[in-house]
Amino acid sequence: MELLVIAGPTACNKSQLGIKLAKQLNGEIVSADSLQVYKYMDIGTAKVQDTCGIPHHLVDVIEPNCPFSVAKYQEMAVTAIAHIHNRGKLPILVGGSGFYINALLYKVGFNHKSYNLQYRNDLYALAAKKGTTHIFEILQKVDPVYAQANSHNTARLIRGLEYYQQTGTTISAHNEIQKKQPLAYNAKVFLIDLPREQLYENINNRVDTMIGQGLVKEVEELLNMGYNRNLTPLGSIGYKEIIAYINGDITLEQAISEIKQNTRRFAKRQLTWFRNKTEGQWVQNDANTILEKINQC
RNA sequence: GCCCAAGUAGCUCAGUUGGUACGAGCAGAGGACUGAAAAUCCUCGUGUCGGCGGUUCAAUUCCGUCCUUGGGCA
Repeated sequence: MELLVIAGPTACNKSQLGIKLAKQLNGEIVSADSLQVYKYMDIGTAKVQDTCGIPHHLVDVIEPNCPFSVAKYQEMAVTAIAHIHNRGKLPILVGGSGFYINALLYKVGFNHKSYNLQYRNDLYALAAKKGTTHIFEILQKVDPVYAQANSHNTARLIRGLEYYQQTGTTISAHNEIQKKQPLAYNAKVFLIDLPREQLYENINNRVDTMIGQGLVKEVEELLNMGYNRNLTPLGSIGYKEIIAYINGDITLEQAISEIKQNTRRFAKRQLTWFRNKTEGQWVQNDANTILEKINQC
């Protein structure tokens, strides 16, 4: 086994499990979390406070205003894993960002030519002016498959156009190929499952804890540093609602209940992803069960 | 105790001038996703129309009664 993967929805206590396993297996943690990569965003992203001496990689690696992407994550994670191997230790990938996990596990190919932030932003401006339908019609002419599948999804339509403009080929064709990639590592993948009711209770409690730990203050500090709501990370769950509260748009109570609800919905989307896109064994959050299953194979 | 109003989908409520609800919003569920993913987008609503009687060919809709809830008078 070259890689152990612990994936699951938010608030299923993956982080603690990862640390336990790392201690048992002489491992180091590689985070698979699209927001814990950002500095200064600690409470709202539920970073582990006490790492118990276990190295954690890909946490706190970039500034909140730095553009990030799956492709960058993939590169950094591949490197981190190689370094851990060199140290003779086991990399343990822990996180809930399904897209990131799959990009790494299946070594999804990202065509670097296909990326053009400037062009993308131009298209967003165009969409704002002429509407999503307009973008749809343009893409329909070059990549009808992708256009149809995402007819109301502005972000995807734009990405489809960006891809075509940059490479001269369609993103739908590219995706077909990338979907069929084999596992890139000799990995054991465990997906954490827990009853929906329990999951939702964990989420609700965790949000209350975050507030108690000073989430509002954390957001205020980010704003004071000059970061704003338009940055991707500050538009994420927990941050956007608190910003709305700070701006006086909603009460703190409303913000809290919206964070809870948005997090519950997010967890549901994560489960959908893992269920349908990530191959692995579903297990309860229990280190011993996982250790047994590892030894069985 | 009396008077008034309300009891319809998990919640808040539409609606049927009597012919077995085009129900809506919210909540919730399922799905998509391949360089912004904690983002972005798609799909999904039959429920003893409070209980029991009566009138009627037919009642959730009319009448009676009972129960529950809210408000008012004593």
